Amino acid sequence: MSKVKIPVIAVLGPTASGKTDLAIRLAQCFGGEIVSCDSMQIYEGFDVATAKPTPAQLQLVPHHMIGFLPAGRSYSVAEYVKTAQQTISDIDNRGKTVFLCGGTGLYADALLSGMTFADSAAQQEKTQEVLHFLQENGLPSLCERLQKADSAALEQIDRNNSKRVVRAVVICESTGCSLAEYKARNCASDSPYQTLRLVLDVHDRSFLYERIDRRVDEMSQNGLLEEAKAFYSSHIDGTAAQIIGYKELFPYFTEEITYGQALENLKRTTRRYAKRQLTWFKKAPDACHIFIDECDPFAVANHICSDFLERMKQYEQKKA
RNA sequence: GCCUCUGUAGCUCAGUUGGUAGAGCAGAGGACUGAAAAUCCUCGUGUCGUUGGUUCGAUUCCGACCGGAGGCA
Repeated sequence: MSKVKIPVIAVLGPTASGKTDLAIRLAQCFGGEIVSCDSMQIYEGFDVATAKPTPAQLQLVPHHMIGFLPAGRSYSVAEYVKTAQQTISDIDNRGKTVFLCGGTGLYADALLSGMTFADSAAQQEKTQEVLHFLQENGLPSLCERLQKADSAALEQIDRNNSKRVVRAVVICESTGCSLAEYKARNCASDSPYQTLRLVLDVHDRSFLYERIDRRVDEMSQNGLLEEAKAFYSSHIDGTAAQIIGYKELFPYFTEEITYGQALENLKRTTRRYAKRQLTWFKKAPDACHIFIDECDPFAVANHICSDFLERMKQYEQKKA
């Protein structure tokens, strides 16, 4: 059978919008498997704070890329895309429908748009060196260094954003090409998949915020505190140290604030995160926005998915 | 009851030697190509408690009144 592009249905959206439930129900309906697209659920443990699917939910539908990485390891988009691509091919080979589910916009876009990332140990080494340089000399000096390597790059990026400046220097100096060239080269002209993006959205922001507040309270009842304590004493750093849910409780452990205040802070941090996600998904190309405060998300999504998969089938038959 | 302090942005407070005001936090909007639950950028009109008086002009000075805090009885 001559294979056209693999169809991928992505369930995206901000935290606490109901992605997990929706993806599971859709996957059950359409004989699918779920690939997680979440930069924190990839880790072992942290089950409560990262709102992983429960063991019961995991039994309903096969899930991939959840809880497979040791807690202390750092991770990156490049690694994610590589593994996810492989996982998607496997699912497709088994004749199942691929569902992507998660809220990490960068991961989703990189994967679905077909961004390519060269394997490069040299870049990793360079990154260490540049980070060290930054620590020793400060951001302005690093900007000067970028100015020499690629003056146009300094104009393009936010020079107050140290992460961006570091990356730009690494790219320019290790690949020898400009930032603009590098980006153009990594950007695929065409997506490797037939994608359907379902973005869970809200018209009334407070609807989402109330769900966030409720979820934080639920987390608190389901063992967030114990998880946070364990995390606090483990001194884990790397990507996982960024998880929202633990660091907000640290001031409570050191008796600077009450538990109630810590929970309020956690809710606020989560709301801000949700806002950033909403901003990201606003620009998602060809996305179907499903407003969870104004409809039954499953009913709407189910309809859209049926149409999509039907079209894919016809398209394949025509090709064959 | 008397005395002192205090009332300015959603909150905490600056400030104007009289020319209608600004920080932090909260909030809002945005960016995002190898840390992304990260990181970064932009955004401040509010009866300056109410009401009289002095003044060309009062949020600023004076009086009264109404809140709040403290002290003396």
